[in-house]
Amino acid sequence: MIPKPTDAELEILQVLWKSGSATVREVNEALNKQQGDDSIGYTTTLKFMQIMADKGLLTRDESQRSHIYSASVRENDVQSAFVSKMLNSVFRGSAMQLVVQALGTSKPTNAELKQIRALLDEEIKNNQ
Amino acid sequence: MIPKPTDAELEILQVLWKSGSATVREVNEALNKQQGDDSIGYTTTLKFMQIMADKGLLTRDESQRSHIYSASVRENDVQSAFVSKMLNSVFRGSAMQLVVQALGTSKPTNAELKQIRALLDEEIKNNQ
DNA sequence: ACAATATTACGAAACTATTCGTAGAATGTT
DNA sequence: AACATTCTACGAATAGTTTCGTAATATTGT
Repeated sequence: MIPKPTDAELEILQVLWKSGSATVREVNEALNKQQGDDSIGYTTTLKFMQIMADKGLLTRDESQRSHIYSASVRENDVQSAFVSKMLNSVFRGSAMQLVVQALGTSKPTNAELKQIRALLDEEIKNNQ
Repeated sequence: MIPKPTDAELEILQVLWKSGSATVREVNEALNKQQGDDSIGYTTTLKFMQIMADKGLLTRDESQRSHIYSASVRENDVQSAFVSKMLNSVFRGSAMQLVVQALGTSKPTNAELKQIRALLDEEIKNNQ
């Protein structure tokens, strides 16, 4: 069972999903680059990554002094877990309502909308 | 600004969105009806609803001894807030990815899929 | 009127999430 | 070798979430 990542953990996972693997320092710098307002201390990032390794969210290679971390959960699985939780807790299980909100909240371009429609058409075809 | 409800608060909001308004006892019984395994104490529910009233998530009518509560935030607004947060924290801003996951996680019926497609078509038309 | 019951208010315990300081070990510099 | 820097490990402070016990007050039943 995948432990549900917290907000801070998600930010670290984002970095590692993008880069594949990284040291604590690299992750810390990536986090501070995007959010320049209040910077995150090095040991804060370290602590999180240690906790996440304990939880099984990350694995690490300790053969070098600077441990090298990588995500041990797939982005897709985490996304799926969050979606199903939110479906129950916020949308009463209605995927349609979730889709409506997703389309309303972020204004997708026509190209994206058509991409989604193509996906729907395929889904409908497969269902028949 | 809407304070983001916690998990426990969301469950209470669900009940009130459905019923319109209710007493603490009614909400507590509704919560315990759906989740029969480990029941929630009456004072637990009471405490939450008091906190939520303080935060501005609920309003209450105190003219009777049993106070009558109702939601002071709209379901739609809360859904929208959760979607935009999740878009950033889990989907890197890609609404399309969120839609894909939503369709993959819950298996919608063909009727629902067609409903979504109709919605898309309208959206596309309006965008042009 | 008295006892039983229901309701609110208050406070606090237990747990989780977030943040960082300090110590000690390993590595690099002069 | 001595010093400075970098890294991990550990512990702890703070804040937020969840849960309930107890006390005080109001209502109901006998």
